[in-house]
Amino acid sequence: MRAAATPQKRRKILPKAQRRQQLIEATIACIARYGLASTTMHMVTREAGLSVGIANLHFKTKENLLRETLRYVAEEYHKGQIEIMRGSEADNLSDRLTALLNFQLGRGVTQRQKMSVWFAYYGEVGARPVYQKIVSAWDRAAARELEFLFASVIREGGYTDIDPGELAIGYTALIDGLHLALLVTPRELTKQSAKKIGRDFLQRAFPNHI
Amino acid sequence: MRAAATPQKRRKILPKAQRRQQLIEATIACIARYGLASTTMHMVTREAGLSVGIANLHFKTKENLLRETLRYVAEEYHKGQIEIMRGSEADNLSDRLTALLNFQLGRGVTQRQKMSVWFAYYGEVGARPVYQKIVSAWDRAAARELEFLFASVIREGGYTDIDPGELAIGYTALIDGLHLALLVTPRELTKQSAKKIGRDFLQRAFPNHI
DNA sequence: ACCTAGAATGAATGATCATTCATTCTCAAG
DNA sequence: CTTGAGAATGAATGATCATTCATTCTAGGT
Repeated sequence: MRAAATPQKRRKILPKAQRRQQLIEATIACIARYGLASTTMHMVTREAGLSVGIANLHFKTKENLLRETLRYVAEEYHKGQIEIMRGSEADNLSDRLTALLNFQLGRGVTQRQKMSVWFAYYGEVGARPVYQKIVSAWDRAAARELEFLFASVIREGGYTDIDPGELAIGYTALIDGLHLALLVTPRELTKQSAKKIGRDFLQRAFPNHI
Repeated sequence: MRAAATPQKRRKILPKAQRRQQLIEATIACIARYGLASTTMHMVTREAGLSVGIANLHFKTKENLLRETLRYVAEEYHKGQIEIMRGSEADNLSDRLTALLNFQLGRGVTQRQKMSVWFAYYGEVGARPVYQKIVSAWDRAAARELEFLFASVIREGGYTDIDPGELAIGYTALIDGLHLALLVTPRELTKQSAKKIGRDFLQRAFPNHI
């Protein structure tokens, strides 16, 4: 006799790419909720509404799934940043700086879920060279782009005594630190304040632009 | 018959406090080397040169050991900071700012081992409220002290338009972000550069003091 | 309507790990 | 020297987890 009222979920077949995406998103949700350390394959596949075996089918190992998830998150964040920094020929430099700040401290990026995942991986970077490689590759690309943007601003504003490379590292560090503060001590810092602090940093460096 | 040449390590009995300390230090070493996720009790006790059961004897559970380790690391860092910020009556504010920077980006704190541990715990904060509580308690204390120091500097220098609280959060974020950069992309940033970036931040805020 | 490549399932397997506790050992007090 | 309180040990236990694979099911092609 069949179990009484269970609606008997029908098995659905989808293209590989779609299932992979689905599993990566489930992984993000689990890491945010349970932490990287205690996220299990069962949790991930249950979150995705699929069976355990599916993970092996699409990612071979857990290590692989975690690596691909990091790759996805890193790409999403850094591509968004880079796109804004390049901007369109039309918009001026001040607007680009403001847009960048709004993106980096805006709704999308500062979701608790996203920040949890970021720092979960950062925490393992010391022990897993692979993670370090993935993150630092994207970091380098974004750093170059930011340095270029700052150099343009410096040229336009005639600022002296500013090294665009150093300022870019400082600004990036500030943003990362603000993300950390929003994650760890959300009661002490609102997103509004965080934005103001970021803006003040830029203003002290580029007083004519902000 | 006894195993041939094993030098038969003699069992040593020590006071509780000393063993606890020894285990906490072993935990730090393991987290830095293998990551928080894959650190096991066997690794920790082997690192300490003791038997497995010892961990249970002194900390009851693994969760307890991890919590106490975080407490130890957080206390060490923040107490050091606070001590410098308070300083002695004698030394002036500029020196205090410089000393703080040198501590925060100096040899002791920026060891790969220490930074790994910090971020390993930050990564789990989203999932473990206990960690958040421990860290944010210390963070609040340090933030208050830094705000007070900055307020003194602002008064002494007659700076206008600076909110000491906001600047303190910004400076702390910058330092945390620099630690992260030193951990994740050490090839892109030397400790020297990091110090210069920190100094530049303070200089733009307090031009008469730095 | 029928077939079949291969997508999806999930019970079973074996490995790893935290925790327990009966036993052994140490050393300070008498 | 003797002794016992309690520190330290590590084999054993049971729980958890990643991974496997024989089987079932789906859907596009004929």
